[in-house]
Amino acid sequence: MSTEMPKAYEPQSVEPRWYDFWIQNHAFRAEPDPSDTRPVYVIPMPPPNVTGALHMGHALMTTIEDVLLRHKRMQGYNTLYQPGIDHAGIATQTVVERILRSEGKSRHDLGRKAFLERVWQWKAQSGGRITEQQRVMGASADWPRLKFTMDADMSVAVREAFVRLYEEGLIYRATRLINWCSDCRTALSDLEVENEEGHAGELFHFAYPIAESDGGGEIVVATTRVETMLGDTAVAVHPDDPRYKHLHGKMLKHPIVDRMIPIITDSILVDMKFGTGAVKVTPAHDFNDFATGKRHNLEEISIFELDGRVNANGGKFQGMTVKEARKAVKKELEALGLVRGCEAHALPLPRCQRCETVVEPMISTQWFVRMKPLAEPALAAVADGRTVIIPAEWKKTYDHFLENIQDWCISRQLWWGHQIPAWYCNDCGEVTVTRDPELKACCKCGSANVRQDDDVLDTWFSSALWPFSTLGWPEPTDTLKKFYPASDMETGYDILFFWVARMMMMGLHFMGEVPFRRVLLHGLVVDENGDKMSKVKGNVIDPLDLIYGASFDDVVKKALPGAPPGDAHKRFTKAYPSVAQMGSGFPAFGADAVRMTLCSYSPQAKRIALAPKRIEGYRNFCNKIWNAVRYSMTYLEGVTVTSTPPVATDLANKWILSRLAQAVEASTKGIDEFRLDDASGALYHFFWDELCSWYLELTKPVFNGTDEALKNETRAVLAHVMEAAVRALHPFIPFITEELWSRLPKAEGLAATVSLTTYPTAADGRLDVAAERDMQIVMDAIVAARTIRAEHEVHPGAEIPVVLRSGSAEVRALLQNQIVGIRTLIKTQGDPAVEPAGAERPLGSVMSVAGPVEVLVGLKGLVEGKRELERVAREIKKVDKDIAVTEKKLSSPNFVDKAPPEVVAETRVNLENLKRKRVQLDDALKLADELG
RNA sequence: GGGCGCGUAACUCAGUGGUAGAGUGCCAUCUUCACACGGUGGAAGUCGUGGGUUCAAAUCCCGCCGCGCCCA
Repeated sequence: MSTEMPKAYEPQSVEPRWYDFWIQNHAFRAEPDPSDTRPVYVIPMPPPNVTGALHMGHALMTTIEDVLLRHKRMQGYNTLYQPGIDHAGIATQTVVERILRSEGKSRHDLGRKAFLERVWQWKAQSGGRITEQQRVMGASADWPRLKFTMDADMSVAVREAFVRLYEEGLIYRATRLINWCSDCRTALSDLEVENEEGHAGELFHFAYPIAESDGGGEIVVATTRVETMLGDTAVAVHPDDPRYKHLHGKMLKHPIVDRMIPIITDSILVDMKFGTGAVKVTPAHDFNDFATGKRHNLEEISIFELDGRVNANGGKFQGMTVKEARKAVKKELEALGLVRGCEAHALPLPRCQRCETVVEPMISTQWFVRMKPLAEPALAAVADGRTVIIPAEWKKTYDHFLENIQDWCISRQLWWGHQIPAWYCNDCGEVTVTRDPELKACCKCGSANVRQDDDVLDTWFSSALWPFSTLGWPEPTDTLKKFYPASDMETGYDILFFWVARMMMMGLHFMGEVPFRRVLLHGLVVDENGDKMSKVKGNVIDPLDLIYGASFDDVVKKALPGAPPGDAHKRFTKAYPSVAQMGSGFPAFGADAVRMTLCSYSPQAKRIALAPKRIEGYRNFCNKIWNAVRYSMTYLEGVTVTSTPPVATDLANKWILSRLAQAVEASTKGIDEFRLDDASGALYHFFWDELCSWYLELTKPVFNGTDEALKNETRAVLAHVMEAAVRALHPFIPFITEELWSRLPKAEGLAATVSLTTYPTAADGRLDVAAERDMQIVMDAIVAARTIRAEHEVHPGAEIPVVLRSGSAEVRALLQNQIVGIRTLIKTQGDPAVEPAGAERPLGSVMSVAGPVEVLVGLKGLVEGKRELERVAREIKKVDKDIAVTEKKLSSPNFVDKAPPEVVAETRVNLENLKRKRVQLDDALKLADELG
């Protein structure tokens, strides 16, 4: 490895080098050996979809989880980051079917067996590429443990879970109204249906003729779905509605199909104020109507085929799509003279989460999981704190979901997935549910003439078992014993129901213990305007483009495929106003910069509005670290570093060690509390604003000076602090820190990689309150002098005469002691004189007040007095305002009597300081006058 | 209809009772021997709005306006 460090940090020449190094050093390996006594820390990775490519959501998840893992690993935990891939039933089947279609074939042409072979073949070629991309992000997963939810051992777990739940009566088969996607041709669970709010529909009014035998006449109903009237089996009115009291129990003649239907009264279904107050009831195609039908023993007449077209029950409308049927039925009613009006009406439209097809409620025989008995323990586990949800506000949502949970429809009419382990006997009709992947004989009559249920299980069924199926369950393996339950489950809040709640239920049921101690939920990555990233909006950013760099031409080509480049550009810059300042493309920011950026957002924000400009800021931070080490290295030749901080006598050295202690404590606290923004922010601030801006600047006069003892002490402290800071940053930015750590001097006998060394603690620094206070005085004095320089536009190279005054002998001693640093950082003409307060001020200087120090800067001849008068006047205005506010507060008896004494005392001290400053500012005003 | 949340500097966001913070952007200035992916300094906010509680409210409570999400 070259020891030369380029002037600017180049992530592309550093990052690719380290991943293999970590793998070679087995840095990410979890140890299942029972004799290993280390505490355990486990995060099961939410398995990405096998069809997917890395998007910002994955980048966020991978980053957060990896920071948590690396931190705990460095703290000495036996860590397991369990990686995986999800088989994504519908999505994957759709992808492969699309390929077949391009070959002019359908899955039915191939048959089930050949089709599944084809899916596996596709998976081997192009599935799961995302794990490679997660490595680019730095994910420290134990890759040899990678699980795919369709792996053979996962199937064993799925069958075991299914059979047990069936035997316990928690899985059953029933004919129910379910959500049907006619495009995917499968049943869906409630969660897979997304309601489009406020869809512009219409409320259509038409009349049902009353049977002649019941007196004739008509009753007008209002509906948003006219076509379903073909399946109507009643009309309902509210029992208390005076308009319809005389019609209770009367029969209606269905105007299109040959059927008599009753008028029923139902106070649950009917809202008197809505529409006409009379509601058509279609039990086979509406959930509310279905329930009504059950209450009144109504016939359920299904009018649709599984492909969404009208069936034979629809008479002459048979074969029409929903849309066609709606039009035709309206026309027919028109012809019959039964139309009674139509008004615009916004309604929610249920759509398939996958393909956005409008979902149709259909009567169908499916497998269900009885959820209530499973939900109760899951509720209790969070209620009593066995599992903690962070941020805590999600607990309510979790509770609400589980308290109102419906049975879970788990069968899917797909080929790709875990086939339901239920067999039907063709001879006696018995259902056999078995762990045996190949049932030989019916459990009742022994016939070999059996066939397996065609359907597969909801993908989320296998995902629900993830925290233990990946560890060997149902076998009681060492791995399972060691790594269950997991420590943290970290994922997006959008799958709290889909996944987290179901894992809680299954984990408690099968393992008798919660699947994880904490649930950490992060927000959704959205564009700068807060809009969800989508191909339709053209605002998708590929994390790899941020890492490797990409021209905007290429970026927008991906964001809005197939669109004219101009349009795509326009949309993209609208979504990300900050890219207007970024030239012609993203530079290679590197994975570290992307990670650090993602960590800088508060996890409790529901939306993480990604601003590319912000990534640039963290790329710059990486460059800053790089150069800070580059600078330090020139002074660190031959320095011996030990695990304990060196003894420091010099103020700056004591100060930086104290700041280090605080920074690493803040970092650890932030990570532990899932506040990575606080943690990363504390280190960012420490490294840039304290270590670089002050400490490194203060080392310059030392290293250029002649005090060898001080040089040695400073070298030792610099080496120590740099090394510790790099370690502290490693979980956030693993690549650059590994590179720099490999170059820095460090203690003997450490692991080869920083990822296996210890995370710094407060003991790596040394808390020193006095040093912090003293340093603050020095820094304030320096800033005051610099402000004067800058305000008067004194050339940065010019040396100016400065006098420092203080009424405190202690402060004077401090200033005298730090005079070299002060001289260098202010750039004074010789050493500033340190004098007691009250002496006569030299003619032609200006004064600034910095706490206990008066800073006098000789500017005669360099500036105009007018300018200084303005500056001082501004300060006076500010101080006067503060004094007024403070005095008013203190003059209020309410405040003095009722506020806590320490607050009152503090306010009094504050006022005294302000008044003293005011007097000094008057002096400053006089001095400014002398400048002429 | 029910629930959750948001509205703080030009932008993106922190900040749960004691006279407002960060990053980016902006202004001025400087290529000073780690870094112009930089240094130094500066300007910038009636904390959506109207009430209430409190000695004290961005912060707690209520109403209103605007926005988002989830559930039905």
